[in-house]
Amino acid sequence: MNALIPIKPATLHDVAREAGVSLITASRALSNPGLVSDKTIERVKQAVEVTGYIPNLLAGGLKSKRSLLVAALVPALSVSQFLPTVQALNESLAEAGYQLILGQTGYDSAREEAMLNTMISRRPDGIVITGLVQSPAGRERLQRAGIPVVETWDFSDRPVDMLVGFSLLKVGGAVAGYFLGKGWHKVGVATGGDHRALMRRDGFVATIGRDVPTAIVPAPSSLELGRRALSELLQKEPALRAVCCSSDQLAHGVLIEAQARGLRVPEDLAICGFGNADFSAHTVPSISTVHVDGPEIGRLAARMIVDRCRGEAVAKPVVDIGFRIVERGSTAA
Amino acid sequence: MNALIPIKPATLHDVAREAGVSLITASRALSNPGLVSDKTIERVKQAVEVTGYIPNLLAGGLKSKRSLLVAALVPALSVSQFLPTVQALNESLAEAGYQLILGQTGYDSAREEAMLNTMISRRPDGIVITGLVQSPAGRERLQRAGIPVVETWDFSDRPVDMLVGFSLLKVGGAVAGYFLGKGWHKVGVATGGDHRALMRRDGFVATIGRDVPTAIVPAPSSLELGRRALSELLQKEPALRAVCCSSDQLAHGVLIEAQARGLRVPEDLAICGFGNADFSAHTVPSISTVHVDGPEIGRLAARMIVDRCRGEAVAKPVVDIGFRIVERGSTAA
DNA sequence: CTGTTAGCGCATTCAA
DNA sequence: TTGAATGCGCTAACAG
Repeated sequence: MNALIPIKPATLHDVAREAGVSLITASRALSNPGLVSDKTIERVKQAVEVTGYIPNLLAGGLKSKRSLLVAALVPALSVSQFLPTVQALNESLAEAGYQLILGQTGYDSAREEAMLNTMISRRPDGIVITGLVQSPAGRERLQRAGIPVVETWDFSDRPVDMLVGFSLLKVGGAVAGYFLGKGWHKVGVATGGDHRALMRRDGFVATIGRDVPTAIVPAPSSLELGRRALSELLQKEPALRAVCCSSDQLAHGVLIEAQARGLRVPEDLAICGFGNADFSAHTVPSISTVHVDGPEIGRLAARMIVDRCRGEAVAKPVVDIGFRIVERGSTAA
Repeated sequence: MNALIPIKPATLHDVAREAGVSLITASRALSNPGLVSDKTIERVKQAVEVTGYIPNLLAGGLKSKRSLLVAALVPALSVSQFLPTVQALNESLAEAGYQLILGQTGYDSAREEAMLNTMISRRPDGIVITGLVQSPAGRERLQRAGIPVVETWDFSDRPVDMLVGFSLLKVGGAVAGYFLGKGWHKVGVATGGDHRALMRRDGFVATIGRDVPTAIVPAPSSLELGRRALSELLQKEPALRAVCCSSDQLAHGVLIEAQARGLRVPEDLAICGFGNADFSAHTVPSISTVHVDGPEIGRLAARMIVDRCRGEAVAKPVVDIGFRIVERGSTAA
């Protein structure tokens, strides 16, 4: 019963014959109904039912130069921070009739470049990238391909094309300023080793004004690595007063490790995460964090690409979506 | 500087002219080098560099009937349980030269059907579905499309085509048996409302042998909903001894709510999750759970599709990948 | 409103 | 080992 039935799929040609109209009329009835009489549309629709026709977008895209495909490049799907963005992107695009094609670039720029080529070979109508395009070669190839590009989750005055993001340096600086405002000086950083996390660390260190104890953990960051990171930091600085983490997963691990060591949070040790994960408001104590509107990034990126594809001007091709510190129990001294 | 440079992308035709060979020789040099002399290959490769040629897979796929595209349908990307599967699927497929195209079906079967059509219109070389195809119409359309299909994360003796999964009923039954073996009789269930979670609940209830207090939470499940679910269960059954949760996120919420209420885990209340999330081994106490090898599901599904596309027979088209209960602190009485 | 013509860019025939 | 012709399924551009 599992044998694949090798019925040749119906083509638009079959539909047209069944409906007694020409090929192009059938085409229009389906994709441009305004140009066709209601009666004809009805007949074509019936013919579609009868034949079981499903359009072939490869063929349509080849001719029309619109693949209705958008490529999303993420470092790794396991980085849950980007998931809400990808999800919102997917939904917004689906509403406009586009599909999302997914590529994992890893954290290595050679692979990113290869992935760019792979994606361009699908002739997508848009490309959404997490972070900035690293390699100059990649930048040039994208520009020459003439495909709308949206860089996200970072900021640059000179994007390849369009951008929705925020300044990583400012995020780090803001958390540092918040810590200093609380009078915490013995501070540390628990961070992933990827480029964007390290940029936030740089922003943090710059505002603190001197080097700080840092524990760098490999991607993907996790609760477990957060526990280890705190152990490492406490060795470097036993009197540690506050920790800035590059994700809420890490922050959660730091919280649990602190509690396991009998440290009170936030009285003995304050903790701030990044990303405002769904669990962060509901731990005990709840985790202070930096909130970024991930879904909005996805929605805006989708809008930009769809507008561009429709030939409309994109109102704001570079958007700083900002961020905000969410103060919760883990720093509410 | 952001203007899109409207250079017409180089085609294989341009490459062939640049290399001084015919179109088809250029084509073979790139996709079937065995048939072409080394010297020619070299010249074609140089021509590719010079022209900046990037293949057009829409055109190639149209002619060759191989799109090198695989569609993955998930209920929602936010359901983190499936993420490792999608990630492994993506990686395995990428190694074989395939790209993944993502579709969210939601939890509604009308949308699933629409999404199936959308995906089929891309003429993917394979379709991987989370769960079983619900609608008979969808089943039929898939069979007629002649596209290899892998259903996952569930079990059936009569899959549409191929399957990698496990029995949801058995999972529920196994957890119930484990609870009974511990002598816990005042048990409850905290579960998501989706089909697969409810199947596990059914398996649990069947083995317990009588109805049990149940809190059903909307998708996606989260720590927060876990906290609420325990509150609800304790109202229904103040003497609750153990809770079976449909995800580790829920279990984590139940754990935190229990601790916030001064209940000792596992002495007063035992908790079991599902999915073996990355954090579950590292909470205090750690969370007992049901482990399913999600990445392996993705790898096997990829293998099945790739084998099928190569015309090789798929050794085992229906795989029960099983599961195992991981006993940790939250039930280690 | 409907139809005819002419390709999109490439790979699968064939033949040399 | 190379090439010429042909068409995959569809739609843009122009006619009627």
